[in-house]
Amino acid sequence: MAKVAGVDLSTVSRLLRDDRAASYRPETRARVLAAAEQLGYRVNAQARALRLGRQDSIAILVPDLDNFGFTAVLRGVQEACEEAGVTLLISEIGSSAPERTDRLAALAGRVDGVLVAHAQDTDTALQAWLDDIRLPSVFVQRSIPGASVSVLFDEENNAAAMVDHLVAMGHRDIAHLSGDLSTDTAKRRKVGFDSAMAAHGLSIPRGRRADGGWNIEGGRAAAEKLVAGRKRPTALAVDSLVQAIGMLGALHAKGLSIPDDISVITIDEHPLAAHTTPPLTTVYLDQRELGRRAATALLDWVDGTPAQNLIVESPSDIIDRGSTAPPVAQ
Amino acid sequence: MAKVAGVDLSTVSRLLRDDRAASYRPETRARVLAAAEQLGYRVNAQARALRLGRQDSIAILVPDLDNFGFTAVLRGVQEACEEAGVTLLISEIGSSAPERTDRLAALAGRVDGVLVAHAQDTDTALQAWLDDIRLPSVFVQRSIPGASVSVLFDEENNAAAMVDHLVAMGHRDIAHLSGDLSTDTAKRRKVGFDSAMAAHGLSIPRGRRADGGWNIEGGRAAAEKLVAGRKRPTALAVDSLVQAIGMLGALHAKGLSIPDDISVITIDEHPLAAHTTPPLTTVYLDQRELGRRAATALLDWVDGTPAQNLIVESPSDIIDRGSTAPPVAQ
DNA sequence: CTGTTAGCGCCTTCAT
DNA sequence: ATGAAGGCGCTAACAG
Repeated sequence: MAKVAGVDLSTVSRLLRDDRAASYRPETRARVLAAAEQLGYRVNAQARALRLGRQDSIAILVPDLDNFGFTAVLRGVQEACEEAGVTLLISEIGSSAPERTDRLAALAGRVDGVLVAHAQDTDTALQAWLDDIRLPSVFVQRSIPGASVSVLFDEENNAAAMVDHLVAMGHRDIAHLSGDLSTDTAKRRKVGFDSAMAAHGLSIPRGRRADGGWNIEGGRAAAEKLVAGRKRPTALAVDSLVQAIGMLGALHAKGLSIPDDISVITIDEHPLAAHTTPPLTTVYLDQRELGRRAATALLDWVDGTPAQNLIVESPSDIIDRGSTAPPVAQ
Repeated sequence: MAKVAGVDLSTVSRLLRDDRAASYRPETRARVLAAAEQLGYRVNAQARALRLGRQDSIAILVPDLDNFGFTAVLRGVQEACEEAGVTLLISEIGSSAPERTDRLAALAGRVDGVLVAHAQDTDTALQAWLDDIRLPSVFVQRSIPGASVSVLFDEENNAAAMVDHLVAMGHRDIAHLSGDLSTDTAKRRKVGFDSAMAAHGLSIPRGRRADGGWNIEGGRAAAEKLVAGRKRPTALAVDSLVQAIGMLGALHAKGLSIPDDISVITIDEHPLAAHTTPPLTTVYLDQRELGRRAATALLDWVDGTPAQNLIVESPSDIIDRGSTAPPVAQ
């Protein structure tokens, strides 16, 4: 490359990087540019990273790609990275421990920091690994004990918004189909649900809560449990859209019509919510903004500014698509 | 590291890489291992890549992460990479041209090859870029003119399977809700649909096909169009699950009941198909295997064996979940 | 069995 | 305005 242009390689390096402190003879510039064009030259990212000690890239660990509850966060992260000129690598976190460790190790050398979008409290291996690599890491919409930094929603608020909406419609017997209670997100929503119920003077009898594990099948099984008794709740608050899909399957299979027989509300995580049968009334969540903020926090950290824990304000507005209605006597 | 262990760095390198051709004094091995443990040492992937001229990593370009029609392929790719000890980087391909070019350029330096899981025929920029970087690239379940290598299903077969099933049930007036007809996948399915209809002696009157663009909204709009006329088709064959979601929304909004008023069948792309209302009868697709094969082909190519175009056999079995029934007179 | 050496491609002083 | 030289961390000959 340098040879073709007939200049020193350091000149090429400076020129191509558009080094502001330097200036060049028009002829030199032209020669270098022409040579680069002709050779289809592009800098070697590895060599650059080695020299600079910086990758200009971050990774985000996601639970599994089947799970579409997370895509809006990814969009926000992607945008923030784009704007910062940083490459985003998305990686499934993997379920088995050894598989996970290997994958993480391979990733660690390729990025300047990592966003974690999934973790159970019990996931000590992940925590250990993060401690070990000493790479900046930020947890997104989920956290674990001892987590470095996390960027979260006010999940208590979000759960409370479901309760408030249902109570305003006249419901008093409300069941909670929660997310995986070994995750802090679900725990915080549980607290929010309970407090909101209490604030309305309502109790939560036994059998009115089931853990739906953040996935379709879990949502289905939990819903079946919740409506199995003689006296059904008049409404269901579901922690995530993915689980709500399973819930819908269960209710339809049981011949229940929504919202006539039972009202349902969930948290908004995907455009899909507008296209289920029936479309779902949801609590709006600005996941995209959450993703942006988390990515920005991580990127700042990489640049030297330590990140802070952050709660992203989200309006908790209700998007009413008609899956809730006042209760009818059974 | 080498200093702490009191040995030469080349010894460390060999030993840690578990070089089979070499053997070591027990004491040396112990010292190196201890030092590595103590220091939390891990090899610098960049330096390694620079030295070896190999990244041990490939990328897959996906359309957008909202789209869950593709996750099973990813799973297969991920598995194959895992087995080969290669890191998989997933990246959204990006919609705007400049954004896309930048992202691709950044990616190019970090991988040994790239899998492409989305492309429209009109996407000449992508093609140009692929030609430009001279990196092994394999198209997955989709191809474009001039594509290097592609790993595909027999899509004509898949579309024909939908027709055959519907005709076997007694349908003769079948509409085709196709995928984005600027993609070769949709084109091939269209051919398969038409041939199968012809083979059954059936024609496809005007108004019995609509392009649903591979997304929910497109599926919805296309379905509305297809059932708008005075005389509805008795069955709908839908090219993808994502579109089928939109289709369900449209049919329900129109008050049509499935399969009583109209039968629907689609191609199986996600566990979601079992949980829609009603659950969808589908043509089984082994996307996971497709992903494995594509990844394997790419990895072989990276290792020097040029890849070949490949059609992955898929049984085209029908998974009957009850969304089709014999037609009733309107 | 282990040390020495060269060089992967790049960026950054330091000269000129 | 541009060239010269060192070194980022690693691996692969080649010595010994």
